[in-house]
Amino acid sequence: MPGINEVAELAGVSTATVSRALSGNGHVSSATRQRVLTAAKTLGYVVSSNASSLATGRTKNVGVVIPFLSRWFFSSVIEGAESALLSHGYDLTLYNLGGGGDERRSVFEHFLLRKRVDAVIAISLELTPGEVGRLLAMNKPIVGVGGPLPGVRTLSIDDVEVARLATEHLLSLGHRAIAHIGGDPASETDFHLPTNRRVGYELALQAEGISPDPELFHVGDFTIEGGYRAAKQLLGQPRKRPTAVFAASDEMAIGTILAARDMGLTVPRDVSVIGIDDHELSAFFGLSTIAQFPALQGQMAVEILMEELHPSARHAGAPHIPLPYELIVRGSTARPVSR
Amino acid sequence: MPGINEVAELAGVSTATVSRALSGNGHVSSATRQRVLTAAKTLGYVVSSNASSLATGRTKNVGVVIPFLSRWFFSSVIEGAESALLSHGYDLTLYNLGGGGDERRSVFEHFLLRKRVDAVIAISLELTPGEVGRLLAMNKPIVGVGGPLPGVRTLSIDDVEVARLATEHLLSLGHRAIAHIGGDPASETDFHLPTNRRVGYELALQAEGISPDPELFHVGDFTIEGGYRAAKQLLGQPRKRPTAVFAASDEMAIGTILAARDMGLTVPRDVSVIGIDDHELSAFFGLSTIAQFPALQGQMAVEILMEELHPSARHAGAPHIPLPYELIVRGSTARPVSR
DNA sequence: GTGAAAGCGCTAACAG
DNA sequence: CTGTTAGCGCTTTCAC
Repeated sequence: MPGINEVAELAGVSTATVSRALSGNGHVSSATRQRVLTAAKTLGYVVSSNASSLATGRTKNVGVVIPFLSRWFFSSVIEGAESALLSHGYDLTLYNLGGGGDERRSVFEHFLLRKRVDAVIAISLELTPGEVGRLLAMNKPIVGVGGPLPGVRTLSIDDVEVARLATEHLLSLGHRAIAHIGGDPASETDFHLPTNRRVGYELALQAEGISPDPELFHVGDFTIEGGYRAAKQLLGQPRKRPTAVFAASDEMAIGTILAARDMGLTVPRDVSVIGIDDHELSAFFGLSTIAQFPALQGQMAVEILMEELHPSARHAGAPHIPLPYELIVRGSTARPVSR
Repeated sequence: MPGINEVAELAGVSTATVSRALSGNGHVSSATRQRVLTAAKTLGYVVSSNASSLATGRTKNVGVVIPFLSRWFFSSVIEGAESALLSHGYDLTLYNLGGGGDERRSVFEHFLLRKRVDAVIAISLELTPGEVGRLLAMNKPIVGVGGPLPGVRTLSIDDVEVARLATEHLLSLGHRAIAHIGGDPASETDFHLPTNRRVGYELALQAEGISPDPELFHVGDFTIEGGYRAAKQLLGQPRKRPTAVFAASDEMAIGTILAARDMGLTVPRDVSVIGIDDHELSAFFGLSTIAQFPALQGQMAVEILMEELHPSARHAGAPHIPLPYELIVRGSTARPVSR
């Protein structure tokens, strides 16, 4: 493997010039730059990122910490972040906390501090002040996706508003008995997402003078199966079967559609269903939903990081950036049929 | 941030001793080791991986290259690899080739060669001899998952056998008109996986004296939707509606179940369905399948890499290791009802 | 068992 | 515009 010396020798210049020519820092006459470039190419020279990092203090690598990986939403965020980073010449080092246990501690106290990453993107993770503090103390910018984090620039959708919008869609169609399948607030790690979505749902109902009925709420676990089970309960109630269901995620909404079918109910005739996410399966199931764009979220997180890493002019940047969302109406929602 | 000097000073030893004490290389009296350890702890010292890598030539980081991320199978493999790597003290740097275009070239010619990774795991990627050669020339071990790769230790299930087993299951139940939903051989990148599975299917049929009927084969694209569409075609044939469908992936099999339902057919009474993967949704749909264990695959890839990285004794290691699979019979397969 | 010192490969002043 | 020269922070012979 050729080093910078070989290139310098071949090009007939000093290593400093090679470094300048290749990195673009400092002036080099285009003639010599050309020579350096061809020399590097013929030798197949590639800089050693370690040596470079050691000398500059920058690694061109960012750590992404995430609670799960094998879930559409998360892997999509990563996908967006990864390609954005790649295009900026950065690497992405992945830390999946799924395993639970000591993993989280070891990642934060060890892996992330080894000067291997320039910055950290935390996805749907409520970092502790200690975790944030340590990272910031080492001068590593953090950007959070999924909720507000004190002292950290974050990106998130307004869960209350999103839920309200979904509920309003149902309301505007004429539904009054609207059930909600949400997450278990007891086990919420993700910035009270389940609670916020439930609040949005209730606000929308109240604005129409409807008081939320606790019997019209069931807990799912953000999976198709969880949604299926909750929907069975909801749709099986003899007295007050809802005419519509708002699920806090598309996966639960799909479970609801499947449950309805299994009970012989037709969607949307007998029951309307709406979710949140615009999951890859949602179009297939004709599910109305509020799209949030996970890949875009990953990409935006990277852009913000780049701003922090390369502060350009007076670019303060808001501490918290709201993420776009959009109501997508497909076939699973319609006016209720009067029975 | 404390450096090794501070620790040395606090412990009253030389930096060399600190290095030895912390890394476990070389002898240090347990008394001084103890002092070093506490000094390091009180200072909150963490080695700089760059400096360490530069000095040793090892990075404790492996690159994982993958064609997609937001697909259950792939993210599960990564999950398995990630946690195995973490437990060995290694980082995982992710390269997702999904974007297509120049990404692949830039990853192989640039990112992977910067001395940032010690080794590479290639998942479902048919590396070119050039790609393999460059990596090996830099002394970076590679392990491939998903198919054989000349000159590389690989891990993969025997697709022919897996498909044969699935088909035999159907056959043994008494089915004769067995359709197959496979991948498009024209666009196959993944080691002829679609072809191999089709071959296994045909071999099983032929062993029973049944000659494969091209009209009983349809192409899906490994998604639920693709399976759904293909199944509709298959199950809609007026003259020879199959009594069973073997789909080359669980996602397509699930699409088949949904298509059957939409056509008013009952699974398994009217049609039996089997897939391959044991996807996270398969249990929910009661799908019979051949499980392959993606997380385990990721984990095994890591173990092999560790062997290559830390050659212990006379451990040659087979060039190609078959992966385990297992028939899981659920409710989607049964004897055909004579009509 | 421990210390001194020479790098690992590159970058960033500082001169010129 | 380009060369010289210190390091960046750690590991690892080689002595003691």
